[in-house]
Amino acid sequence: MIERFLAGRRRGELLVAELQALEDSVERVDTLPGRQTVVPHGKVVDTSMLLVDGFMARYMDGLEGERQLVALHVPGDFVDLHAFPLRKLDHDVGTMTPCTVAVFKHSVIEALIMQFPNLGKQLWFSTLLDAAMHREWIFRLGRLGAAGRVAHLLAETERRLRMVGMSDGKSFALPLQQSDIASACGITAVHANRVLRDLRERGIVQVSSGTVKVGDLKALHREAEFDEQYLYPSDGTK
Amino acid sequence: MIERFLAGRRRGELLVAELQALEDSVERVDTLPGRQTVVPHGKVVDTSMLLVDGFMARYMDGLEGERQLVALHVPGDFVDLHAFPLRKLDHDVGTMTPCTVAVFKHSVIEALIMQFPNLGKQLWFSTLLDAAMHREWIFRLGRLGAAGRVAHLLAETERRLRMVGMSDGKSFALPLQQSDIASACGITAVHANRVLRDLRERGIVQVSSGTVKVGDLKALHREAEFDEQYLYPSDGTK
DNA sequence: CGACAACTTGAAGAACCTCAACCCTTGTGG
DNA sequence: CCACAAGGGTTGAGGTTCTTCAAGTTGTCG
Repeated sequence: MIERFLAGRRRGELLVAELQALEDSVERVDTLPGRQTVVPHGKVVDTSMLLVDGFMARYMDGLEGERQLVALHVPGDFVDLHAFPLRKLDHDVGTMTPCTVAVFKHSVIEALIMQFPNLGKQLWFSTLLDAAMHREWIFRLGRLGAAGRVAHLLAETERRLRMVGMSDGKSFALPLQQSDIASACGITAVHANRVLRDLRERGIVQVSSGTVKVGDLKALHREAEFDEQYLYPSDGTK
Repeated sequence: MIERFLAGRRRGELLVAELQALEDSVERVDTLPGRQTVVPHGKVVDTSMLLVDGFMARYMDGLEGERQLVALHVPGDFVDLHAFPLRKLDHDVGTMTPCTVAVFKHSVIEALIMQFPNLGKQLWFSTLLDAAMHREWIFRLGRLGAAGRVAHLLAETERRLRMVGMSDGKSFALPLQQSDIASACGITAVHANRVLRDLRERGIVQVSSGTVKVGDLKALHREAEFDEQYLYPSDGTK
């Protein structure tokens, strides 16, 4: 069940024994309904979740309720691992679709790390990868126009799903509404709609009813100023 | 020299022995000229730097050279600690002013962590705090207008400088040009200028020649939708 | 004093938002 | 099987925010 644990997130090797120990440490497996907040910000938590199936997101709301997504999570991601050292979150975590998650108690993770220092390093890696994605989002929001932002979100998501075998580069499932895409890109839902129409008419991507069909991946990357090396460099870090 | 190490970043206690061990592990102390890139993205590095004095920043450049700051660093910050596990950076690190940095070899950090597991956890904490700031920047760029973004940057910086004794809440040194503020806020330098004038005319903050005079901190926080609890919650995590 | 960089201001246009309508699909109850 | 309600998607018109371009002004350092 956790086979693909960190599949898109590993750096260096994870020993069979370590993976097994992790699997044995699962406190319980939960099924969560879609579209609801699972961990509210500020709440002290003593568990963290590995997303096994479904899509989740992390977000912050402004004073008038305008929502900004700060991360999108795909299967294989640890959703709130940083809550382990920090104990409480500065943002909300919620489901976009019905989800299956493996729950780990922080006390058990602590013991695991003592026993397998390398595993602790892998977990740290995972949070650093999240930080790298955060930086890419900052760049996206700060320097790209609406079309570039949407293209970037799609390109990044395609890349990550490909790492866990959920995209073949031609099409993939993305169960987000246009208003979710807008929330991630810092634009309004109306404008997201216009941008998506534009990308469709230009033959770059076709986004509809939870499915993304990629017409021209190169053009998508160009539109997004997306670097192929980002997240998964082919050399050096192994 | 490293007394204020992690002063604004600590969670839990750092033992005297641990702090001493860290101090003893400094490979060398460098003085860097202002306004230059110190670590270019993609370069494999085997050291990390603790900023002792001066201001540094991390940034990414777009295709046409438009720069987006992704983080601003103040004394006490580890500037590129995440390069320790990742080995190379996805962005550039540079100085805003002449700086003094303490340099640590990754191999030495590795040994340190083995000897003092708690120190490893503290270092992990530090990178998680960076990630929390990244998220705040995402929110800032995604959901605030130009005035709110600038106000947020100033509020956040004031908060962080206060933690290391470099601000009294009334005024503080911020050796940034208007174009730097613009780079951090995803706006043009021209617009940054207009926004600063507006904030000045409304008596909120006065930014000039490297100094920020805070006229009305409450109003600044309101403008920025800034949460006082952010970064340094007063309960729970200690 | 002269040169250069940062800062400042104005005017025109592009990008995005707001508001308001309408369409289309899906599910539900009669 | 149809009627209708509800939510998401789509489109238009007009306004606001921010950018771009261009021209000063100020400040600093040789």
